[in-house]
Amino acid sequence: MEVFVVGGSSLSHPTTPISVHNYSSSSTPPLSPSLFPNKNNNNNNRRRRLPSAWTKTKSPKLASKGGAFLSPSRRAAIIELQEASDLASSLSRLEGTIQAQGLNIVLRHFGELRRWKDVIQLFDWMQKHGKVNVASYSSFIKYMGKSLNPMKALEVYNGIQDDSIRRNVSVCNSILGCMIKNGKFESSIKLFDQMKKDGLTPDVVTYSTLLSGCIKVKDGFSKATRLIRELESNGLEMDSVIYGTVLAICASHKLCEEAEMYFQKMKDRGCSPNLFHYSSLLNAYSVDGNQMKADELIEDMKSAGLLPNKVILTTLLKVYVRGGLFEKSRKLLAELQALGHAEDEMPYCLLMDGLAKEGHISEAKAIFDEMKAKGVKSDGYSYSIMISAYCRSELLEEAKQLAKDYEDNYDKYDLVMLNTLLRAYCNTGEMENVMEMLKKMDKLAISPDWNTFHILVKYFCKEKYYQLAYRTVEDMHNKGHPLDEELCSSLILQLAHVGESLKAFSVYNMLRYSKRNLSNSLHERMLKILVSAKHLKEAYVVMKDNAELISGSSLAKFMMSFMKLGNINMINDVVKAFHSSGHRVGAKWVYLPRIGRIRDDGFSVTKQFKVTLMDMGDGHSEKPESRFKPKAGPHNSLTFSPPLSFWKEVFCLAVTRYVSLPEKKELLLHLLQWMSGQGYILDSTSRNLLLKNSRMFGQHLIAEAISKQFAASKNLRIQGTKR
DNA sequence: TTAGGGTTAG
Repeated sequence: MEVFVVGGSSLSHPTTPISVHNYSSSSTPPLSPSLFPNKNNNNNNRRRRLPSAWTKTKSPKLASKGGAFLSPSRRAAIIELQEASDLASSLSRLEGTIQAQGLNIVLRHFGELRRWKDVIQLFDWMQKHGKVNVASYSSFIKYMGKSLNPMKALEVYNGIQDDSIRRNVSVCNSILGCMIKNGKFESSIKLFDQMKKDGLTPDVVTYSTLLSGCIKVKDGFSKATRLIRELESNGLEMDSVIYGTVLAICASHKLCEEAEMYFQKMKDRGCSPNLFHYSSLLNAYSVDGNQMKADELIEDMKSAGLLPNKVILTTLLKVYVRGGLFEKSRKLLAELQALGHAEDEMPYCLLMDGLAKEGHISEAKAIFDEMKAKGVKSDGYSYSIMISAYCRSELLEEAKQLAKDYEDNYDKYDLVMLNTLLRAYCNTGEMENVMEMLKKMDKLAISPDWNTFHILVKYFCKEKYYQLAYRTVEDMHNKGHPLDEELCSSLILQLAHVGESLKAFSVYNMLRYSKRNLSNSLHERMLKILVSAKHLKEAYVVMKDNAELISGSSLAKFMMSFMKLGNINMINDVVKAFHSSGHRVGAKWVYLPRIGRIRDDGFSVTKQFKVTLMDMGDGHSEKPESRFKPKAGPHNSLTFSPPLSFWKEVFCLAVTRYVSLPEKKELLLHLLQWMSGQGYILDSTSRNLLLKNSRMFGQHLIAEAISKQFAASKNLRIQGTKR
């Protein structure tokens, strides 16, 4: 199919190297510059006491700053390097003039200007010429973290030979921060443990760095608690920065009470909260839309002399929206507009999303239109919210129209936007547009994520492109995304329905691999599919691993089919596996026995009584199936093995197969021997069949095997009656 | 003399 080529190539786009790109690709569009430009107004204990000249200018021309302590020739060298059009030749010309200290100034200059190539080139040169010190390492590693190049940072860190540099606290903090910025929290914790073993003495900055990684990780709060405990046991104290981070951790993990607790603790310790601390706590209140507490907090903030700024008011809007207070929200939005704080789409997005999620979709659209009419520029968020809202409400045409509108007017795509558009086009069955989105993803080197795959598989299933759906699931699995059970179960059924049972089995296996707790019924469904498609070898695998989760009747059908049609070389294995699975679990073989009927059985039944030999005597009046009963519930404790008549039939079929293939004599004798060992004996029909054909197998051997069976059964019977 | 932070949207 034509489609396949495009979709296939798109999705099998080579994965980008570990971690580095994966994080960058999921990043949101660039945000507006800091809303708190005058950071130094925070009266909290700033770590660095920089000369006032350093803090005033944020000019990249650092030569003027560090240059105060440098000789004129070195100052000139720094300026020349900063402005060099050919860095390499300037470096070789100035080699004798400039040392590590001056070069570090140039390195930081390039770093602040995000001239990553120059940073790397300069640092390489510095290393080659032995002009590096601790400061060079920590700055360089920091910038590699900022440029999303943690691999380079690690390469340099691992290459440090001098132990005193390797365990220098700045260098360590730098590499830990670099890894955390790039989403490698777990690895950074491991590295931190190793560093401590190697002699690092962590300081407040180390803990603050590690704590910042807890904001976005699962279970971040308990990880943070551990770090704080360690910090305190090392005699260190939490500072304003650390409180800010911890409050953000509480908010991102929806832990409102914990946030309040830390906020109070901070005040009690004489540390006055700044706007960041207030906004984190406010954000925690937005979790359950606690408007009362939010309003109180704003008052508290005002009386502490802090004016609510744009972010605080926007966060307050979030509290109102989450609390379902839409009228109050509208008023606050008007206030934001009046203050000039509604020039980007964020407050509109908050309100729209809240309205849409409460089902007020046309009111959400009205906000969207108002925003557009006001000429507020969009980074795609508002479109994404509206398109998703339409999709959720099954207003598919509207979703598609808005998607097209976005595409016609914007040329900005990230993964979320692409997924949103993809979903809109998939829902309306716009194949051309779907393919267009996939091409775009390819072109922009944006790797598909779980959502992308999920949208596509669902779409392909709906359109009955089962092969494509299958290939996409395979791709998804190979890229390490967990599979969705519901979607895969339906694909399994559909594949089976179009005669692709082996592909269905493959999906089943991928699903089993990626998901621990599958619903019990899936195994049975898979077994049924494979049995009816006569893929008995595969069915055997399903049976062997999941016998306890499959109903007796399905197992029985499988066994009968295998005995009749399965690979003759595997018959004994299947019988044994079935026997031992009954032994092992038997949980689904619920049988309400009439004890008088059953004498000995070979399986453990309950703790109260145990029977040891089954009587294969003829004359069972019940049909095999009638004695398989579904599990009645946890209190119906008589879990049981298959009834005797079932085994009778199994052995009869097995013997019939062997009789038809005398060259499998060894296997037949092996089965008979095994049966004796387990206390199973043949019924009269099978016995007669065997005796009739015993010539082919060697009369002597058959007679011997049958008499052994009798002997075994007698012994066991005697034991049974003694008990 | 180099290392840390926290607030709002899909």
